[in-house]
Amino acid sequence: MPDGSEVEIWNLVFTQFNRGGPPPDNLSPLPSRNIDTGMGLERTCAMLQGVDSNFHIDILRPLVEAVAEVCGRAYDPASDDGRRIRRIADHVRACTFAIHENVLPGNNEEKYVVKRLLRRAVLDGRQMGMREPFLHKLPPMVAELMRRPYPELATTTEHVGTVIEREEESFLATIDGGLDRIEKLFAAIGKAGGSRVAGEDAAELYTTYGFPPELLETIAAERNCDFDWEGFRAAMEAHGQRSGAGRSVEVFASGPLDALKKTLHGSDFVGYDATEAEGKVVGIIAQDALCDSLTEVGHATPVTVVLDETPFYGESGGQVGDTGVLEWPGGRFDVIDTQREGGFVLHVGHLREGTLDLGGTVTARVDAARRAGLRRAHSATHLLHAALQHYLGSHAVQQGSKVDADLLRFDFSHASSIDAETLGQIEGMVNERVLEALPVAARLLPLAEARHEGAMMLFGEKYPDVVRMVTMDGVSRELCGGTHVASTGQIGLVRIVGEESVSAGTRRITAVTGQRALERFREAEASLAAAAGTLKVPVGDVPQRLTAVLKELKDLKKAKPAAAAAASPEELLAAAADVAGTRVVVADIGSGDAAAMRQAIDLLRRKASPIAVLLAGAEGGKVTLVAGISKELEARGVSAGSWIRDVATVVGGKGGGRPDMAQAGGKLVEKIPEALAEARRRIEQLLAG
RNA sequence: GGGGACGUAGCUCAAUUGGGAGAGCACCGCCUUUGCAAGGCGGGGGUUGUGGGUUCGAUCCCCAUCGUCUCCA
Repeated sequence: MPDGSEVEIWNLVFTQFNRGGPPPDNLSPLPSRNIDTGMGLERTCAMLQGVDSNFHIDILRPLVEAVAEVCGRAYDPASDDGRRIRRIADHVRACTFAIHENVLPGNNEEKYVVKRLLRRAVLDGRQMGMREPFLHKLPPMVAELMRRPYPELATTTEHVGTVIEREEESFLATIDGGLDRIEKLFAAIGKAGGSRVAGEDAAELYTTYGFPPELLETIAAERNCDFDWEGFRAAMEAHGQRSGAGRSVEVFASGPLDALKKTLHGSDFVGYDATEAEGKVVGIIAQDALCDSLTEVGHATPVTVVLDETPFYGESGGQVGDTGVLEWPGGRFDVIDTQREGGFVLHVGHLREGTLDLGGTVTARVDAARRAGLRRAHSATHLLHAALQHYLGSHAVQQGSKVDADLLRFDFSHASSIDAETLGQIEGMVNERVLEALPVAARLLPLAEARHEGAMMLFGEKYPDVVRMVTMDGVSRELCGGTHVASTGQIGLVRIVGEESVSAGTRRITAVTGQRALERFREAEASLAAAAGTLKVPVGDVPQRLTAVLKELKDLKKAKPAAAAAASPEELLAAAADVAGTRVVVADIGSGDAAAMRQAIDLLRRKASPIAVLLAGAEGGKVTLVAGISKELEARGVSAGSWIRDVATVVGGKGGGRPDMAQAGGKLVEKIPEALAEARRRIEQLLAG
């Protein structure tokens, strides 16, 4: 380097051993040895350009300077801020590329990496005093610097900026929410007379609320508190173990399939045009092991059958697997699900009759009605995809989908919710294409050719050299292995039934097609007709009538307590006994409305004092008791709670509450008079004591 | 894929051990007042996400489900 220090720019790795098990005898020679070579492009540039850091080469230094400017700092390479600025530059560059390729910040896998990078950068900015989103201003600079090798970056900087800004806002909100909790934390620390933030508390704040520990440390320092990094790391380790512990178990252990792979290349799928075909049984997997035959009818755990040729579609590309039956003379196997793994189609299900033998020939019959629904839904997603691109823009690309029988879920990138009008237009366009009855064709062609013809491809998908392209005349071209209708007209009706957010920047549309769309309309009409019938009005008048009825109900409810309380407080008061200067009201008011009883007691307490009231009532075979006493009695140590507990025992119940107001219930309605007598006796004792 | 937290009025959030659903802001009305977060009085607004369970009684406890946030792989 210019300053005389050394830096590695290129290394060679000589691979020759396989490492397995504990040392010392854990190295075994590889079948073929090789040399892996790697040279750091940016490091080399740094050498050639005579600068002291990757960050100072011609395609990065301007970005670093831009970050410094946005943050209102002068770039000093040696300072803490210099480090932060470099980190922000690096992260924003990485995220600009990732988001350009439609990897949006999210909660799992690569999406989570993007989210973490963004949050780290925002945190660095915050520690330099940035309180507002700023990262989102930088993607245009990245695009400019990368203009020559990646001109396409410039086409999405606006979208990328929006996504980044949204994530920034979300993280700033997370921090603000955490600040409230931190106040409570420091209050507790202060109260305990401590001066140290416990690692466990910090870890909880981080794992549950996303509040970064670095920031907590900074705040702690401002208040002369230590930060327990060691405890924090220990707590995080424990969290990592808990999270990693429940690792998912592969449904199909690799063992049996690997054995099959050695002798066979895979299953042939023949179901694009047919739903029935003959196939030879080449594998039976039960309890994670290959078997020669299957004889036990009525087994609980599903068994997997592999055929050399099958019309069953294994779940992939969002389309769920087929169901149906395998039949042979004297036997039947119900297929409840079909999966695909390692080139094999796995028929999962239960043997219902006879014996299934390896090598035998079976007739595989797909549930054709269900398959037809799957075709309709799948073709509908392609039309929907095209319509979304048309109305929302080219960024609205597929992020995932689930295609079920006449039911589809389609996830795509889009920053905000879609208003009802646009959604209606999208639905309208899809249905127009259906009415046009466009021919749907699928053909195999080389990947390069498909790309040249402008087929829609999804990022992150690995495509083989020869791909299947599904074309709907003039509307849609997508690479897709799924099953489709022959003409869009067969889809029937497409009805969008939901639009929601799945994660930041990704929206989900749910829709129904064909039969299910029809059923949905029928059900909706039936419910409406039933409602109209009950209300005894024409269908069109249901909304007004319903609001009127609800209002009436509400008014009635409001009026009711007053009416119930009209169990005349004057009468109750007149019938009150006098126990050592205290008025005692014990009465059965007939109804079991606890709220009304409370109201009556409040009224009595306002009218006379000192006073003790216990009201009883029954409704629906249940007894309700409410007792209340005035403040003076409470001060003397009399408790409504203990009073009512003894009384409740008589009616076979329990109760309790606050000293001045208590509630209880029971089931022995016929014992109310007895309970009231008990109530009088007890209050006399309590007042005397 | 797994762990954790949260769902209460339009919004931000309270509610002690399971015992009467509240505050601030916003909204409406009246009064006061020429302004900058106006003030005073009054009012409307709730199936405590949804469905079960335990209990005399559930915002609170248990189970399921949906949704939001978050960390880890």
